[in-house]
Amino acid sequence: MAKIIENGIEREASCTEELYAMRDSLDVLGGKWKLMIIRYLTNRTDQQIHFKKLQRGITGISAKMLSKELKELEINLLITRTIQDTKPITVAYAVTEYGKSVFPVTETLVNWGIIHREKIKESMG
Amino acid sequence: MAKIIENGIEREASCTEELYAMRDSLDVLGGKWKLMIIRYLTNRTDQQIHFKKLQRGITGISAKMLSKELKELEINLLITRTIQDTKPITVAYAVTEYGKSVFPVTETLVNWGIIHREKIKESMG
DNA sequence: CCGAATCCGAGATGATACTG
DNA sequence: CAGTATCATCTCGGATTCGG
Repeated sequence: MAKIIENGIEREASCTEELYAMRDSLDVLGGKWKLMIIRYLTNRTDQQIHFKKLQRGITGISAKMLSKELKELEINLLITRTIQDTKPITVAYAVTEYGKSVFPVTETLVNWGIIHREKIKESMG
Repeated sequence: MAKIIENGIEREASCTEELYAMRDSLDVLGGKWKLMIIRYLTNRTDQQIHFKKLQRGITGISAKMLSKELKELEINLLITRTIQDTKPITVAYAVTEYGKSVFPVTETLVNWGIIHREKIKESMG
């Protein structure tokens, strides 16, 4: 299914390679919050997103977790952090072009969540 | 982007609804192992997959975690667990039709992991 | 041999208060 | 406003043990 390009030649990934690739992804994107944060920012590339706005938009996240997750996303070049010269100082976050490459992942998760809710609903009667 | 069907009418999900849907997905599929297990089983629907085989196939998982994760996946109807009348008794696992609906999620993660590895490699020089 | 149950430390997560 | 500090709690996951 998945393709790997090696020395300019495209070939199919083996099952084991697929699992390693998933492990790589989950190391960077896994956990409770990172994909939510990326999705939130990706849906709002036209706006300035400050720390407080993010925290209000992502239900349930604490300031500590948000701060930690943003730091890790920045290290992995998925988001940018811009300190703005206002009073009081504000900080704006945005997805990078590379961060936008995560969109398909979040999209399949959103779609599956919708399907799953339907399924639960109908099994409830 | 994502669509919701409500009372037979299709409409776009709001950003907030999208995040709720992702939260639903991550509640069921999140964590370090569940998506790996589903991918492994989905790639091998033609075989009997026993507990030990799963544990050997998924690098790094302990028996305890595997047992726990399988139980949760079974509760959510994503996999089946079949006790086989052998000596000694063995247990075979398989994805359900519903479990196969998770395939697009694992596929995007596999693909992103491959992209990410390329990116790391090139940034290393 | 398959898997469950128990114990335990380490790390993840959370609630609240606090600083520049 | 943007985070940090502190303390409490929950979960992860390894080692070991137990039963079928």
